[in-house]
Amino acid sequence: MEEENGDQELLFNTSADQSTKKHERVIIHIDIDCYYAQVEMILNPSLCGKPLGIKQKNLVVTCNYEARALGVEKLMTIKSALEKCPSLILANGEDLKIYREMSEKIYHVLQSYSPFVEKLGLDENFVDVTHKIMKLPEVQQVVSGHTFQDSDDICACGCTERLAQGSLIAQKMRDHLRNELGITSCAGIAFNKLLAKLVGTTHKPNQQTTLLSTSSLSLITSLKHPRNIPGIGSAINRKLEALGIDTIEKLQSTEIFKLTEALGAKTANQIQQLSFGIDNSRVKITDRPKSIGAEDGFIPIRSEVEVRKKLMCLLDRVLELVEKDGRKPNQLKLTVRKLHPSSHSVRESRQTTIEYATGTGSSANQGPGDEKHKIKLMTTLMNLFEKIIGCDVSWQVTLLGISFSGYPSKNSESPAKNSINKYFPVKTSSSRPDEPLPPAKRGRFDESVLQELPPDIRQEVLEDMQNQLPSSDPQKPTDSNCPKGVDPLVFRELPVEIREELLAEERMKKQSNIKKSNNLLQYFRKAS
DNA sequence: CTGTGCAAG
DNA sequence: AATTCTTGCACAG
Repeated sequence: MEEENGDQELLFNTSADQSTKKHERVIIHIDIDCYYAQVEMILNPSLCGKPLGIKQKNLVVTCNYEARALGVEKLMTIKSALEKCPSLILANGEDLKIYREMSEKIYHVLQSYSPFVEKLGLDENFVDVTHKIMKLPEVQQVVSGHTFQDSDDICACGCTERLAQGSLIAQKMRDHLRNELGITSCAGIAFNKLLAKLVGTTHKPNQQTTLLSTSSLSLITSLKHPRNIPGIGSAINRKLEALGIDTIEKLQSTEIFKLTEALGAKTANQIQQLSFGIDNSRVKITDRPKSIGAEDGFIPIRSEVEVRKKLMCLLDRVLELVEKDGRKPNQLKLTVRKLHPSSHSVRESRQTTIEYATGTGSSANQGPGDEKHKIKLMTTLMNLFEKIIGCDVSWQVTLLGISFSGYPSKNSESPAKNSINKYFPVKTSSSRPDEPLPPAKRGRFDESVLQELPPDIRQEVLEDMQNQLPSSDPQKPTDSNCPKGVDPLVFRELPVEIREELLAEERMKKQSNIKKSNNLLQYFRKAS
């Protein structure tokens, strides 16, 4: 990395590169190939090699690669999918059970490589493997799989070697998933979550790609449109379009106050950071679900008897999930989608506190059908329904959803104060404090895994799990990196995203005077 | 704490 | 853009 164009090199260092901070982490993003279709094919191998679509209602929500080759696309209607591909085989994917089960197995495998695993949907996981990286003495740094836009540059911070090692770990993970579960997947390896996810999609299916830090801006701008950045959805995109922002470069160079005006400070700063490939968010260990629910959409219904029938059916499905989970929720929420007289629909929900009485409640009864309990819940649900419908006499409902939440939080009272059990929600079975009943499926977390960790990492995991609520900034800037000319006391009080923006600006100022100094820093300057 | 909106797959 | 069936988080009242 010598010669030509030092200026450009410096420019690159200003943004995603974070030259001062370095790229200390190694993040792997694992994405299972055409997930629902793969699960169906594993469970029914006779489907292999044939075009397969997974349907929900009148949509093909996903399909295997054979079907894609014949023109089938995600979220196509059944009708047009069959027109395109008359030989398409369809499997009903409205019940997510089998997909959930495989997802848990995948999580379990990944967890054996690192405690820092974060689920994103049923088929994606982020794994932080920074702590597994060894200081190998001058060993050759061979990247397993693809490297995004091969370049010979080697970053001075040492991330090239670390990422190469990360790619070896990713390869092992994918081999493991393939051998144990028959699952093929893609992996992206990079120094933050955003880039890991993005780079993994550059070679599909069943391949992996590593991003070296020198190529991060190139990767992000290759997306072309801001909507393709994870974190920018339809709503934000609409507002960006209203500002005439329709490329990554425009998003990068838009004055921050314009974004703030349209989106609020937090979102504005975050998405501008993302547009440079900057993402300091941590891999957040996936805890047990905070809510468990089910919903069903249908052609408009108009009578309470029909609503009651639908809700009964939904309730049975949800209770099965809740009981498998083992915890007792104390909140129940009903969601209704109403068809408005203008032909577009609106969702509304009502929530209430409940007494959840079934489950492990000591009676030998146990079946997923405690009738009295269910009737009580049904009554509650119909009351919530009435609240939503109100006095509207000509309502039409096209969706009903039930969701249970309000599970005991982590720091609630716990029996063993010195045990790691402390960190796992304990079933508050008031009748029997301790009992070898169903040993209660622990978080997702094997204690055994935890105990095999080196002490410092174990400590980190425990802290990480406690940090969940008290928003501990991922990389809280300290007074020591307070920008020049800014009162450290003021700086310390600023919201994290403002601080980060200030720091980003400072980096820019330091290393480039091509772009005129941004506006934010000067507002926090001490009068001089 | 409740309800809505936005994001993700 | 929203369609499916979820889940989690941020925000306002």
